[in-house]
Amino acid sequence: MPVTTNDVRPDTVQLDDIDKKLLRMLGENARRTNNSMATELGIAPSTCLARVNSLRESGVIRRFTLDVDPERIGRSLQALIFVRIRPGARHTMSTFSEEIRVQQGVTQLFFLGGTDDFVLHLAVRDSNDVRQFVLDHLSANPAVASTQTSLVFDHLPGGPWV
Amino acid sequence: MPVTTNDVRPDTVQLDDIDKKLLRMLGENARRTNNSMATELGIAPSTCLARVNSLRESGVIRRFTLDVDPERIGRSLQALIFVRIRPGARHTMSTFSEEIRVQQGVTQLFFLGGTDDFVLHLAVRDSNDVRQFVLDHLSANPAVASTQTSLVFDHLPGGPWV
DNA sequence: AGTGAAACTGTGAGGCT
DNA sequence: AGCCTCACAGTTTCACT
Repeated sequence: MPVTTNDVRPDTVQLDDIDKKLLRMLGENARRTNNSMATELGIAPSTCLARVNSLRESGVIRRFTLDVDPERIGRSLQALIFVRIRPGARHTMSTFSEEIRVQQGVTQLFFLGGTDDFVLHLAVRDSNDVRQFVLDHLSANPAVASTQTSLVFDHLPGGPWV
Repeated sequence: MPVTTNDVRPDTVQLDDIDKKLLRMLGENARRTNNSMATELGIAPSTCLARVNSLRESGVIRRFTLDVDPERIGRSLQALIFVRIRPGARHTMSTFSEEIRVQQGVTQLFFLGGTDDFVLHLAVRDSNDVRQFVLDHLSANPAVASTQTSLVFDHLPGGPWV
């Protein structure tokens, strides 16, 4: 009898209670010192360090990054832009989206199933910037069938991952 | 003649070239050492530290946080859920959304202008979890007029902020 | 605002249980 | 897997410019 594929994906990491607490602590403050976390968890600093390194190496932690307030840097306007690609141009999507992704003001990109092909989260100065962005990077591209822009009044992070 | 409101919002911080480079460096790796950044920028470590502290105090940097790979912790399925609130229940939106925001699997929440009132980004294990989430937290709530779920095939970060 | 020096704190490797 | 020790690296304060 052949070995069957397991229920759990092979690259899924099992997290114990300590791992989860570490992820929560570092999610709140990625610069928390190893010592303070070890103390709070009641484990040795070296153990704590090994845990964090292991979370990095296993790819659970992709990177340590920043949460920047767009308003404070003059990007007071956020928008979600829903984009449909022409059916005949689907094969260009990954090239196209990569160009879009790195444009000034693009904070994230979702590839979607359903009627829209992707959603773009934009943080810019004002509505002129949105218009300009759509004109320059979307409408101008023959692969784009249509776009629909919704203003974002507020953008909040979710709860902890674990 | 009365002083008129300035073009630039009062809480907007002007960033010089050093600040922008720091934001880019820390965005890539929020744990970069102060020393290495100072060296790369050609400034003294103490100066560098003062800059980063000032970016924190001014609110440009909200927090140092983590980029967690949802797949590695068994959340292989992502979805965007578009929610409409009944016109008569708009006043309950902020209470309601705060309850939603902290639920397991909710990674972010957008408040929207236009036909949909908000969008929820969910990272869960499978489609059952999505169905359960919608049932438990959305459909069950009388304030919700309708929901529409789109699967997310891929989710990519944008380019640097500055 | 930026600097240099010095005191302090935290990190991470090695060997051990 | 977890823990202890310790040399080293990094941080942070402060007086000065």
